Amino acid sequence: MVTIRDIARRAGVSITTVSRTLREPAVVRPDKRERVHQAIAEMNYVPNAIAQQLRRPRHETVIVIVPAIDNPFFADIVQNIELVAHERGYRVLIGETQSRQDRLDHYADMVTTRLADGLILLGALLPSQMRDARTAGLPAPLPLVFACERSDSAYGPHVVIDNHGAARTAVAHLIATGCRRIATITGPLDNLLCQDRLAGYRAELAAAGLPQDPALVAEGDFSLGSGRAAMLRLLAGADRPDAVFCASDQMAIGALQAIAAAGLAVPGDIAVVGFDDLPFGAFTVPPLTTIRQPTAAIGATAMRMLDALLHGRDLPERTVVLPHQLVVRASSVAGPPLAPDPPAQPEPPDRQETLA
Amino acid sequence: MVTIRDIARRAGVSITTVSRTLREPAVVRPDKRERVHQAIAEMNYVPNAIAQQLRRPRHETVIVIVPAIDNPFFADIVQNIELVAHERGYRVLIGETQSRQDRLDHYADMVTTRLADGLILLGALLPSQMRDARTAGLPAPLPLVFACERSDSAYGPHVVIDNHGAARTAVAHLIATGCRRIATITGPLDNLLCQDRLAGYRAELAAAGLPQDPALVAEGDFSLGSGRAAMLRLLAGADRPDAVFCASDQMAIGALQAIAAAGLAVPGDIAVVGFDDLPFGAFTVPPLTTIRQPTAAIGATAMRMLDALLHGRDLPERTVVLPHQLVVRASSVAGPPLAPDPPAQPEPPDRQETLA
DNA sequence: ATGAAAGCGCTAACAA
DNA sequence: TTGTTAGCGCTTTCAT
Repeated sequence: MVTIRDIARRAGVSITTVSRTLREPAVVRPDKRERVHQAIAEMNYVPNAIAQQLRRPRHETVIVIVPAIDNPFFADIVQNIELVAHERGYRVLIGETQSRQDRLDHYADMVTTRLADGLILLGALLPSQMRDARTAGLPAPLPLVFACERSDSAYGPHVVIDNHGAARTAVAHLIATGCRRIATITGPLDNLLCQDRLAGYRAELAAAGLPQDPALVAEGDFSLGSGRAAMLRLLAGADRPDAVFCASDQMAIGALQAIAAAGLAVPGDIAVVGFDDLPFGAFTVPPLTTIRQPTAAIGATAMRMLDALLHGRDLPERTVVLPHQLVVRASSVAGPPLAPDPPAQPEPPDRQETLA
Repeated sequence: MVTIRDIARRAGVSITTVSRTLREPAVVRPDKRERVHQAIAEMNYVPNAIAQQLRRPRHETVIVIVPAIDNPFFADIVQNIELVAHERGYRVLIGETQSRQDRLDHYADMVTTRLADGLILLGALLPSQMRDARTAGLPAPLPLVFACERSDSAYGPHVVIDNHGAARTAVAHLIATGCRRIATITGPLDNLLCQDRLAGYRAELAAAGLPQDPALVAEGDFSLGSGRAAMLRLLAGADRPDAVFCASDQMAIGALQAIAAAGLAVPGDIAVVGFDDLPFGAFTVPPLTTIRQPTAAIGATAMRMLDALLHGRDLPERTVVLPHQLVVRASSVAGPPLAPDPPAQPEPPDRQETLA
């Protein structure tokens, strides 16, 4: 391995000059600088980043944790995290956990052991060390921010949407189109966010004076297959629903297929509303009405928050709530959807400033 | 920051003993070991991985490069890379490039600068340093393996499928079901893999004695939207196709929607075959006939190859070709698809042994 | 079984 | 502007 010392020898300068040539070239006399560059080229020298890091306080590296890389909902968030991260000189690495504690802990350890600076969690699973520290009453042992999953906010800043409100919006829309027997396919109910959506569904039914029927609630796990299975269960009931609100687009797509397989029409027999606004949702037959999550803003805001955290600018356990949006397509209203999808909402400008 | 020295002082031992307690506990006398552990716990000591790495030859870390994290095709490959990687003690980090050279180079630099050990490329883009080295006639400057995208095999080992043959399989299936005017929606044609699939399509038409019509070839970019747009173009032609072979499931899903929007039936008016076997493909209406790529085997094999490479076991520029599989669903044959999807094919056992 | 000491490759005072 | 030197936190001989 060729080291800085080899270059120094070859160029006939000190190792300091080599180091400076790489770091503050302006300070080095052009002829020496030239010789150093030449030696580097000739010997094919690449500085050892590990050794560099040993002397640096930070790495400008963040890790984004996704529970499952095959869930397309996270993709756009990640891409927007990257946008802001690169803008600010961070490198971003993605880690997939499959919702397993050991995997998450492994990535979290990279931060504690100084291989990376901070974490953005797209998922509610908490690093063990974080949990341990909090139960011991200690301060947060690592900088992290939660994006789009709720958890105890004592653990770190959150950026979320109003899941309760969004569910109400979706159900209100179904009621407005004339549906009266509205079912819901929930996500895993040990998940706070799913509980919120279910509660919103119930609240809106209650507000509209519609009866609650436990037979109209089916639990899924966010996946395509679980959506289909849940819909099949709902269809098997004695009194068929005339609409279904799904807590994810993936489950809604599964439901769409189950309904088609039963020979029923969407939205004629059953209207369907999803949640997330996945790209695929615009391409189902019929296209899917859904709640659009502000993925771009979620990602950008989360990264800004982490940046602030890493610079010691304290975000006092702050929770940012971003606006959602109902996107109406043909799965909930009859007739061809003539208007194109609404544009994504611009980010609230005040956030931009606060966290710039 | 608490260092190994602090622990040594607190425990009344040398730093060597602390280090050994962590690395080879068996060699340390139990009482001292105990004192060290206690000091560690009391002072909340976490070894600095950067400093550790400085003295270690390897990191047991690999980076998987995906062109776009929102392309679900890569998800299963990545998950299987992780499976084998963890089994063998590697940590895996994912980097997204958006097909941009600078981003790829950034991740590749992590290997040259010794922050990671090797790269698995899910995409054909080549690290600049690799290209430079090869044009200069130098050996590969970093350990990498290509998974599922073809490129000049001089750059490193490949694991691929027979794209030409797979396209022929797909088209042969359409011909067998009675289609005669078969269109194709290709991926970006600067991509070798897409050229292979197009060539396979042409070869099979030729073999069947069917005429080639340039009006039946439309180029897309793998995305949902490009599939819809391409299908619209094909439908606008004077003589409508009775089938379309799409070079990705995403484009096939787009095509499905365009066909439905035109008021045509699948497969009655137009049969559709995709490529990849995305989970979503089983959930379209009708479910999508497709070519299943052996994603599990691709991921596992790629990781095994990289592992071999990192252990200096030379894979002499080797190319592994894995088998694909036609999955017939209702988008290409009338009548309900009664049989469930075929199980994924087991990996060819010889590979397992060769690379174990 | 233990510890002293010599680095790993680099950066950053400090001196010149 | 340049070079000398003292570490960064850790692992690993080599004595003891």
